Amino acid sequence: MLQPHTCQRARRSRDARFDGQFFTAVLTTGIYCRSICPAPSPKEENVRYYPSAAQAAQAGFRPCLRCRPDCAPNSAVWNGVDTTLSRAIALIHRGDLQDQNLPEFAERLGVGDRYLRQLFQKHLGLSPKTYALYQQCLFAKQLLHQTQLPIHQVAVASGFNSVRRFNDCFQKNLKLTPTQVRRQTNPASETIQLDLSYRPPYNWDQVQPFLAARTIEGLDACDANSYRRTFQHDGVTGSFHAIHQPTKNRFQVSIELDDLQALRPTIQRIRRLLDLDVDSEAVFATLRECLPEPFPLKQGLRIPGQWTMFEAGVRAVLGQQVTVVAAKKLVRTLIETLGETQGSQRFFPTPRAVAAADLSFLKMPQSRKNTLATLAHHYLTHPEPDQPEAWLALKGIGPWTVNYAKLRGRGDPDVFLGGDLGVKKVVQQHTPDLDPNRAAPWRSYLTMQLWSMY
DNA sequence: ACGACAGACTT
DNA sequence: AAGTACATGAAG
Repeated sequence: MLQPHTCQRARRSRDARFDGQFFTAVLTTGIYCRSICPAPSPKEENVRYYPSAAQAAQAGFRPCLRCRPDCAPNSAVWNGVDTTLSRAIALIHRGDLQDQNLPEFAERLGVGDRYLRQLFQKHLGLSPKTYALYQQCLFAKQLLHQTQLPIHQVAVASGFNSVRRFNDCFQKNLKLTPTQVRRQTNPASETIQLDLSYRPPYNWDQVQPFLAARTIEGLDACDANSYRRTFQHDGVTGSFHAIHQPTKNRFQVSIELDDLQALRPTIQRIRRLLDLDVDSEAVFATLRECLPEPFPLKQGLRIPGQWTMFEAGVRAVLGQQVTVVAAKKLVRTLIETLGETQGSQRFFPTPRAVAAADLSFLKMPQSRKNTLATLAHHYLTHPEPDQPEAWLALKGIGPWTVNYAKLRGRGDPDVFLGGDLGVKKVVQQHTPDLDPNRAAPWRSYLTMQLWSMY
């Protein structure tokens, strides 16, 4: 946690660089704000500082309606914190603690439930469950603001099983009832519309061509200022369309989904696919140390992702030893042959479909077809198939494939693809004595910087 | 490792 | 007058 006098100066100057790093609670109003809040700064003796919005809420304050501290980017606080804790937080943001109890949840992280509790208490000052509920309320608040969904549906989509509990919890966390938060000004529409904001800068000019070069007709599409794609995963089918609004530092996203319960994890995946949660400025500063001045570092670089780990793995295998264009052709054939179709929409094939298929239609070496089949089979037989480290045991899958999948499928921030041909060439040409370890824990962004020069 | 208790959850 | 939507107390 920052020192109080640092917080004081940061909030007086409304310095955007501190946004999200701490929250200012005002005793006289019972409201907590971001450091950038446009409201007149309160007297120092009336404020308390908290490292996270959740803690300010827990102490009885409600989020400010002007600066919306509940919307501040949520990644800054946990940088450098223990990996178990950050993994737990990421899972909670995905909504995994909603339908699992704590012991089960802790087991997935490989620790006991008591220890997990202790970790949360020490770093966040709240229990995992309390934290999860707070996140559910924030999510509900966004839905109330930006959609027309009736309260009951909002409750379900936010992971509550009874409206009674929802109302109660919402009131406790935000000091307002759901209807008080609802704005009546929204136009009615069948699709869910949400704004997903990010911490600037966001280099759309890097992300856009990267995505556009890999689009498959029917599955996804990318134009000058938007990206759309279909998805099918965990029995949920849907699609989204994200329009970039650079002046507002956000994407306007419309989502179609056949099961509202999946809304939270879906949004989480969209955020990851567009890499909305990283603190680009912090990354840039670290990379600058590793690649000093004459090197043309780009601001706001992101890691464009894929929908699932399976898709990332499949694309990595199909991309072995071939160009982006050739890989795209293979992916297209795979989708056209094995993917489900709904009207003009196409879906990425499931592990089951790939495992069951005769892959002779793919124009690539037999050994690679076998690898693809093995990967799909791994998905059908293994309880936690999304752990790419375990893929190394599969024939034909080496470090490059695993790292590529980690980078694009999981959005892992610290993967250096040193073995990649493109990366190698750029390093050789521009910065032969590069030490990638100096870019930790942002080596994935180093990889993207190098790729963007290729 | 374990019991007590708070609070999460349902009706 | 009946029905819908939301909020909330009580109890286990």
